[in-house]
Amino acid sequence: MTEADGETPVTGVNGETPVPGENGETRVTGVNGDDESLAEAFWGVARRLRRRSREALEPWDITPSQARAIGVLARHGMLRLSALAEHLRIAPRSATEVVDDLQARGLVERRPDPGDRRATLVALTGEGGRVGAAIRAARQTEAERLFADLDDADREQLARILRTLGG
Amino acid sequence: MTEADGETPVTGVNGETPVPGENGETRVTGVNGDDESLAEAFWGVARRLRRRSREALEPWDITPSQARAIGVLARHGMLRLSALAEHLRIAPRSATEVVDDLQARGLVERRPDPGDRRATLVALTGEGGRVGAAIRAARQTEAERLFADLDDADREQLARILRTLGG
DNA sequence: AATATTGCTGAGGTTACCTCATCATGAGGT
DNA sequence: ACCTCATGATGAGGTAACCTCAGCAATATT
Repeated sequence: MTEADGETPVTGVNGETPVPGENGETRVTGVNGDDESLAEAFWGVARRLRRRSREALEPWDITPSQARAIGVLARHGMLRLSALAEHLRIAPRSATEVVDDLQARGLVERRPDPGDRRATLVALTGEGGRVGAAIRAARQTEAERLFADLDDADREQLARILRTLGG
Repeated sequence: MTEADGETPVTGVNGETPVPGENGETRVTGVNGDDESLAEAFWGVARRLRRRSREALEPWDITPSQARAIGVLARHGMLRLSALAEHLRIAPRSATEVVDDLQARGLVERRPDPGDRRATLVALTGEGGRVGAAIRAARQTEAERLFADLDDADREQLARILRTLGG
């Protein structure tokens, strides 16, 4: 609702364009008549998915990176800060910040690692666990709502293909 | 090379986790044994694709958003700044910045709109056109290299499915 | 022990966005 | 002609989510 997110209105003046030639590839024609490569079609879907996901998070006032951290903690349980950083594929210093925020919201807590007093373990609080579960459910619903346009066979196909690509 | 980007090394200590239950959905098991939803598998591929794309841009020292702007200008030709912003789905003020950078690199030029003296038209320079074409080709190659793991039938399937989802 | 390494965090920087205020221009009304 | 309002770009200043580098404490190595 707070978004300006139309269907590419194209208010602009169009001129000639010497669009460079390319090699043969799988192409697909989008809504606006623009030609798209497979990669571009992929990004189009990614964008929709991201928007849905962001919307799903809104009620909890949680940012995407916070949600990712909660997700990792939900899947793996108590983790060292550095291990959390690895899972999130960010620098340890950045994980510190994410954890700071979540801690301020009471969703995680820091506790000393009994085996190494340099290290800090990060764990979901009860509240954090509940919020995590709720977020996961909401997000799932949103994503499912998008993938629901597909019949079972296509979902199967897509899953298989993505698995191949995600290797 | 300058990257720490392994395969999720999982150095951390794992504890118990009361992973919350969920509803049935299409699942796919990833490399690390973690369960992934369709959406998560999708993001995994997206991440790979993004990385490839970034690597493809490196030789030109062009950021992704600059590359996107060049792409739009290559497809549509001379555009008003505000129209460019719409295509990029960013605020007009932000488009000003992208154009500033590209202009500083000599890849685009600003010129007055003959029909409205408030407006500024943005156009690729000769150099900008050449760089745009080169980038497009390189990026395509990279993307193709990823999608090349698929046979023709799967590419066809994927294209069709993405088109469905991209609405 | 002395030295090197590891784990976290303070300080400060970057990128790619954003909003709000301002200024010139354009469009419509009287 | 003049006044008012809308619009296009931009200056100023802000934010989120990253980063690196330096420093401190604790552990590991020699």
